[in-house]
Amino acid sequence: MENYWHWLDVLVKEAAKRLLGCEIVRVIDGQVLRGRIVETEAYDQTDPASHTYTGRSIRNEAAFRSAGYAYIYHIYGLHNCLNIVTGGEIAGAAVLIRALEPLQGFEYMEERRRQTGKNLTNGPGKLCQAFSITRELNGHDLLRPPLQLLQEPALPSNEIVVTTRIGITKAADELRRFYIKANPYVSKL
DNA sequence: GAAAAGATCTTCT
DNA sequence: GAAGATCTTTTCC
Repeated sequence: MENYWHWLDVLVKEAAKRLLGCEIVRVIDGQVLRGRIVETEAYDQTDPASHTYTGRSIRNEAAFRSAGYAYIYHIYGLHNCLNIVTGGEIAGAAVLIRALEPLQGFEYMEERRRQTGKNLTNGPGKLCQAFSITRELNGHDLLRPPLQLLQEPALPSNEIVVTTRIGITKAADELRRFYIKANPYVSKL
């Protein structure tokens, strides 16, 4: 079992890197929104900062679903955050999507955000608002509309920057945040 | 431009 | 009853 936790941890970090450059496609009100993932963070059950650290609960149930599902939670009373589940069934692991580079549907995003430019999607709460991602989609299978994840070729490692995570107090010195080098949509460079 | 404060509510103790 | 994987606005340099 010790070995199992080790590899769960290795794999979620690997998935967080691998998700950089992949596309999120959202269909809403007859419109298609697209964005490219530029910043991620890895969380799993071995990690004190993770919602799954203390095991299953009502809130984190979706994080224990099959890999490739969405785990969406509500934070600070007014924001939602999107995760891609990577563990599956017996262990909770997920990658937080912290920032997107908008590709399509700018007008819709500007209207929802009441902001323009990089402020559309350069933060986990911001991108959920821009893409109308709410907890109705918690536990959604990301192979299907109205919210899909499209795989893209892996980025070369010299394009990826690794740092500590944002906004946490536990395990704050662990290198579990990944972003695309010099991308203006990264939440905090 | 940085720092501080306020908004606002679900989940878990 | 408190904490929290955040964002906006205001207030100061």
